[in-house]
Amino acid sequence: MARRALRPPVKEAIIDAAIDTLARNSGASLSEIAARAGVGRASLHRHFSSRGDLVTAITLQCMDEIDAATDEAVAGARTARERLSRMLEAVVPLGDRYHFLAAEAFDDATLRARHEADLEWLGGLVDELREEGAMAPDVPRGWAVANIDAQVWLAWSEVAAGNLAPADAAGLAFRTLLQGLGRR
Amino acid sequence: MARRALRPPVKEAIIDAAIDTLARNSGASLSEIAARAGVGRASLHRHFSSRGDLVTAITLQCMDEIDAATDEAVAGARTARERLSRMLEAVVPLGDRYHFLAAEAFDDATLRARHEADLEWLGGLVDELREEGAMAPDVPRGWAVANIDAQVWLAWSEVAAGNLAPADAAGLAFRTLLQGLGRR
DNA sequence: ATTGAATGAGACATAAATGTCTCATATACT
DNA sequence: AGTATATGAGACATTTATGTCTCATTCAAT
Repeated sequence: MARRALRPPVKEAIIDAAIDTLARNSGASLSEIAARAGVGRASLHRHFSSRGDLVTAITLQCMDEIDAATDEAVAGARTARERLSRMLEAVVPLGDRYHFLAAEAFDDATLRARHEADLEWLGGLVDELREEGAMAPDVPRGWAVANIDAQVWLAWSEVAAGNLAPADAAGLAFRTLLQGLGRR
Repeated sequence: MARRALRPPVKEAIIDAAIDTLARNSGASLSEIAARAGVGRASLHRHFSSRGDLVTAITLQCMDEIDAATDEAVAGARTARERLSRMLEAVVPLGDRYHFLAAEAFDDATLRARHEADLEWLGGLVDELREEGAMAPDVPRGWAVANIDAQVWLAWSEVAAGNLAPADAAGLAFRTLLQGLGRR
């Protein structure tokens, strides 16, 4: 039988608060984060020995959530083109929570490796898009990967800035990726 | 007759050092910047009363240089398409010096206004591209502007990461902007 | 040579964030 | 009820960056 968590799950509350706070100000202090979590600063240090520990933890958490959302969205897709579309639809809306990742340096080796793995997944998608004829073979693979990544962040940024309707963002990114801004 | 500057132009040296240093680490201390400029920390404060002053100054300087490079590159172009291409060729290589701008928040009102003006210039370019038929009219203007901006930074980043030959970067960005990554 | 301005080195005070520690209290488990 | 654990509040020392100040020195102009 599962043990009921009567005590609030402090560690997760801190992680959530850290994600929220750092998304708005990547230089926010631990006091701010603890306050937003409704937790004493000392308790924060009980769960994360240092600021670096906390940042590493929330980065991993974000990567997990993004990967999970991607996996679920992509599950039933039959073409790579459809996988790209669904991935964008799933990930772009997560931007408000994870946009702070764009500013992180990945000083931790584990994080760097994980990020590499995520980029490699995108690389595989690019390979499939090429095989399907949906992507030009003369465009460098790394360039395509970097562009997909960039469109995700850009689409969310424009939504956050109020320049773009949330419902349009992912579709626009998809169209821009495959066809650019030119006339069809 | 112009007065010869026998004394080294300290202020400019500080600005250059600040640009170089902050490009690599946006949180670098004033000590680091002063040291790189070959100048005492006290002298730095003689020219820039606070860190914010310095950041504002170098941001303006960068904007000036980028605008100057753009104006010169675009001068003889006859079509908007050609202006876009030349702008990219001129600005992308400047990334190693000005990439830190991407992380700045433009807390200063003057800087915000200036940035707005630069985006408006891009907006005008987008309008012209539409009139020429080089850009689809159903793509939101703001989205097009944001994409041009993003491609500049992305192209330079890929060059800096060693994933892209400097000579290819601007052309690839141009092609991606107008045609995307798809087959033609 | 003299004068005045700018500089370098460094002391100094201040502020803020961080990490550690203690102690009283609240909560969950037995 | 009794016990062990986790927490909140806050004190504390440490570190780091910042901004100000002084003073001797260097350099340019006269």
